Amino acid sequence: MNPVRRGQWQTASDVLTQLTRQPGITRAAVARTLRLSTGSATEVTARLRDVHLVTEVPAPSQGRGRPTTLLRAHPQGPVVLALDLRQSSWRSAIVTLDGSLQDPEYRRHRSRRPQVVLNNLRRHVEQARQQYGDRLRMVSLAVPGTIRDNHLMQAPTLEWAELDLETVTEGTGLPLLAGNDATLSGVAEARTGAAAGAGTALHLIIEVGIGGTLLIDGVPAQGASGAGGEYGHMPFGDRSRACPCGARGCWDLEIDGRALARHLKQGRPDDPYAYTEEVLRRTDRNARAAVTKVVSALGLGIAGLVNAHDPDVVTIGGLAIPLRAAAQRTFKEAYEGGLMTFHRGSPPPVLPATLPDGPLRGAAALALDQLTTEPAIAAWVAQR
Amino acid sequence: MNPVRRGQWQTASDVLTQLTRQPGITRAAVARTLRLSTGSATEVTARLRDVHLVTEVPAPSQGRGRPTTLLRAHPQGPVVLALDLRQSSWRSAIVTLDGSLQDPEYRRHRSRRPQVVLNNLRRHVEQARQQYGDRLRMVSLAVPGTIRDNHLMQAPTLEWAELDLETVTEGTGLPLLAGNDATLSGVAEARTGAAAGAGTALHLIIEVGIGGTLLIDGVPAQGASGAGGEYGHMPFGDRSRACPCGARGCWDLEIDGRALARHLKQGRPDDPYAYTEEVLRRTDRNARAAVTKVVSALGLGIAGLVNAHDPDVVTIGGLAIPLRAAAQRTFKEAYEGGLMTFHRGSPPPVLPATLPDGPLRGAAALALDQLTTEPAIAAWVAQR
DNA sequence: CAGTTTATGCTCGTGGGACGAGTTTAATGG
DNA sequence: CCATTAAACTCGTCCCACGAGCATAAACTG
Repeated sequence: MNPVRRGQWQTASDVLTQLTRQPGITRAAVARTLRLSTGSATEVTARLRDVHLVTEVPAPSQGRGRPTTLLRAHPQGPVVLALDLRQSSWRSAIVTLDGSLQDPEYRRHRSRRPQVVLNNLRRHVEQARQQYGDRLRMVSLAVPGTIRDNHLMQAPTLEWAELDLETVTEGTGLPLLAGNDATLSGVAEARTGAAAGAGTALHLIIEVGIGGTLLIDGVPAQGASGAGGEYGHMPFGDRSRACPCGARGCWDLEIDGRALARHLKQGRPDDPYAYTEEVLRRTDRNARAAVTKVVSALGLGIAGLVNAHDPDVVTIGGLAIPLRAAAQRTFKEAYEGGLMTFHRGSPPPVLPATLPDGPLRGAAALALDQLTTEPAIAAWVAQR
Repeated sequence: MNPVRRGQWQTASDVLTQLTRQPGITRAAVARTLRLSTGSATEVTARLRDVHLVTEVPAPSQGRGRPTTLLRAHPQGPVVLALDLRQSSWRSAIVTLDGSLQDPEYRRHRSRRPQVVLNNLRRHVEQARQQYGDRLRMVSLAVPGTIRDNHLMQAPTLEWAELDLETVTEGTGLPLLAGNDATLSGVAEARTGAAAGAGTALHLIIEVGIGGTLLIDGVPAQGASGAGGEYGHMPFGDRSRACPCGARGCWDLEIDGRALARHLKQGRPDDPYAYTEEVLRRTDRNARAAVTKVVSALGLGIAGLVNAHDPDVVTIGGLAIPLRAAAQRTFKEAYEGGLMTFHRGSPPPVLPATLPDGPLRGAAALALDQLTTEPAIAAWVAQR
């Protein structure tokens, strides 16, 4: 916690940030984008090598001139454990400074009880701690629910009550970074996916209900306590309908399997996700009409959010992709009809998300953001 | 455009940023908050003095110890011209690096024709240019309408069509920063007003329709082209109603004088702002009922936005203040009823905005942000 | 009122990092 | 094999942040 000498690792931090954002970037390319003189590039890479933060491997030569090198994470460098908790399974990977995922693991839950699942995760953290020692700097966890200061507030798909997630790292002294899965998949899309390069991006994903996030320069607007992005609980819907969240008229209730079931005059489905897929496979008129209504609500809501946030691009994930595909014209009409006139000339494109392991990659990205700050580098150097 | 030497004016930039954010701050306080050693503080202030960026005046002593000095903008230092265009008048002020407003001007429009008004503004810019010469670095303009890349897209209160605002600085070579008035008043509130210190703040202001902005660490989420914050055009309302913006069911139509008139079965009022004030003065049952409906729509919408953004605090301005005051219980019920359950324990406070000249101050603040960046300081120094 | 206490400002030596000019290196191409 | 090209390395220089020690200007104290 000593005050870091101002500017001490400034350029080093910039270089590492480049590395995490563009894995496999060459040393010469880094120097160009950061406008570093060749002397500075030599010096900063040497320093980063000395403290085990990067290594260099020869890059395939590209035409004339002395070949440059690829920057890679150092084999003894810091790592992050990224975890992605899902309804019936969890994933993990070790992430290095060049953004590559190693030791990927995939496990199905044997029991879905919170304590059992969290204990499994904790054991996994401890194991990584054993294996990587002080190289392991942080644990980043994606959860399908509302997160507030590392507490899970509500998780409709998991059906868990409020829960402190820090038990996952308890005893290890490792910092935990818990985040909503939709938010984190948005981070991944904004950094390396369909919204790469966008200054302002809006990401929305339908599974049960709708989640998402607003991203500004790749940074999610997480709000005061990390619960930002609950777009499903804006009152775009029918005010007479109560939402399990406690409010009324939530958008959530208009765009997923529960809405389809209602339109088809059926009870609440046990698994709204699977139910939606089922309805999407049907070709009868009733099913089509129900899908049309849902897609219309989706398009209108997105338009409202575009009016409010003026994003460069919107990315959609989960069931939103097949839903839109099933009623493209309806979507286009609802979306463009809901936009303010001046947006209609060139409305922000609504692109399908491209990264299947978005939450894991997003969790990794936010953790790497921490690791590449000046103070974190200084701490790493001081410890060695 | 030359690459600035990395770290060259880093600390100087930090000091100036402190100064703009806390006008009247002392040199010792700056050193403490930035964790500068006294040696560095001496050095950096000396340098800033040398290049005519700050001066020091003796501070009133506060107890024991050698008295410190107040940092002030240098009398030969850079300035910004802040302009606030309103429906029937405009204001201006010259803003210095310590955030103080000088030479305030207030003029009523003689004609409200766009070309006449813009010409007046341009003459004012030219005059300031004459008076301040190279000291004048930038013009910042607040406008009551939707802004996109320094173009005015729509302005319901002014009743102007699309318009290029850069004519205001044309010929002077001065950079222009045009922004929505509601956005800019939000900036002012988040920096020095009711939302000071909030990490995430939501600002909403009702005049005709509702405008606002989401602020993260005092920076407004302005979107891809600067049109962010049009919360009035989210579909919180009755989808059967068309909005002049081109969409349907806009919140805008539920919370201002137009809504009151509709509830009172009257035609669209010529001046919805004045009409609202009129209805607020009435004490009859019909008027009260109309106000109640509007306040309810306001509270519900704010709740939805709180669900989505999880702000630390919400600030409301314009007619939202007397409207809420006229039906406090209704507001509270609608607001809290619209929140997700977990927010209800300690819902974000909804505070009245405190700065009457918010747009002007916000415009000033954003311009000063530019002026206190390292490249801008380097450019200033290079020019002298 | 003189000495003490306290917070702050100033001086100066030290060290690190960024830069740029000049040089070297490792590839391609004729 | 030599010219060309892009990149890396070397080294002197400059600038800035820092900290230790000293100086200064107020309030407190007896």
